[in-house]
Amino acid sequence: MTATAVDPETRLGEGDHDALRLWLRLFTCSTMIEREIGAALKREFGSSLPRFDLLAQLERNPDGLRLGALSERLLVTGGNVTWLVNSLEADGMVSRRRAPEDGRVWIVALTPEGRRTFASMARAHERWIARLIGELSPRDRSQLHALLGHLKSSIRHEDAAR
Amino acid sequence: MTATAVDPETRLGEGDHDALRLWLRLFTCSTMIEREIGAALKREFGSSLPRFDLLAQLERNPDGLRLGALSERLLVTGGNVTWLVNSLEADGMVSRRRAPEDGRVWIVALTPEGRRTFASMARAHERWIARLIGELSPRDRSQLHALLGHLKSSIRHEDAAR
DNA sequence: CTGCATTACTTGAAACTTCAAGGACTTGGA
DNA sequence: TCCAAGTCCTTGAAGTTTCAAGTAATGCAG
Repeated sequence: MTATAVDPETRLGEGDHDALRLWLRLFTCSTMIEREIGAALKREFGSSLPRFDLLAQLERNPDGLRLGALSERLLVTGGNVTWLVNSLEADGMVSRRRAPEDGRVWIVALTPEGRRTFASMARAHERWIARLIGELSPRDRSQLHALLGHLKSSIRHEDAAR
Repeated sequence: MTATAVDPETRLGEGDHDALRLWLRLFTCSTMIEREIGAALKREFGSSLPRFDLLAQLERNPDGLRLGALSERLLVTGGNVTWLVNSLEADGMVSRRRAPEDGRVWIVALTPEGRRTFASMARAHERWIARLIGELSPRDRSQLHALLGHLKSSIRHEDAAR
């Protein structure tokens, strides 16, 4: 198990630029939470964060999604989505059907069991996160949320400008 | 390649708690940057973010670090560190030596070539990040940095209280 | 000292991910 | 109609990461 006695945000030195320090801190926070949630998801549900994310997408889209749409939203490659969906399908969490209008595409949707399982995971997930973020004041939370919104749109624009 | 036309932060629905939405946004931002930087690092240097992070640790610690310390700081398992170090050693970036005071531990340090390579990667890294974060005002940046500091300490405390 | 619990690292298998190439289907223009 | 190009997904190989079990060295209780 990875101990946490040392602050992992020691990836670069003092003299570095603000932008870099900001990114490092962001990365550290994200990784720390990912590891906690991932471990909890595995411990309590035998699942994982990528699987949870995929189910969450489908929960939001009751009519199902095509694999390509999942790939976009989850920020992973198409091959990975195929693999994840196969695995979730084998577990009875999701089902595939052909799109009537286009013979190339598959539509994936939650099964009733998938919906039940996801609901239970989502409740637990929410508890875990609330605990991890617990010390942040509501004001800090909403500020952070807003600022990350700015950051996201900055990244998005830069992305498109490539 | 993963397209970006759709906002990936569509992982859960409207009714969810603030904490969850905050986490999702954080995760999305972090993943987007990770993918950009990882792709650039691979394209320009044939390297990767985990390798870069490991080198960065060593740059900050000229006397070298034990594998366990790297595992703590990088937030990855010991097995992974062994693997990364083997790979970087094969590339001539780092070198191992036994700790004189304890026959179980290895000390890893940058080679001169590793130091040179890292310096070049760090400069590029900084440019890329500056570009991605470019639209954020200095004020937003420093606020974000501070708030992420709060978040980090919240996670850390909760972690210890486990 | 001796033995046992602990610590540091490694290893092999399995989980997960990307990448590049390939197959099926659709679309649009000749 | 037919073909060429493009889109959607799958596949196989290679890369990366975790996990659990294993090896070697340490240190402490007896």
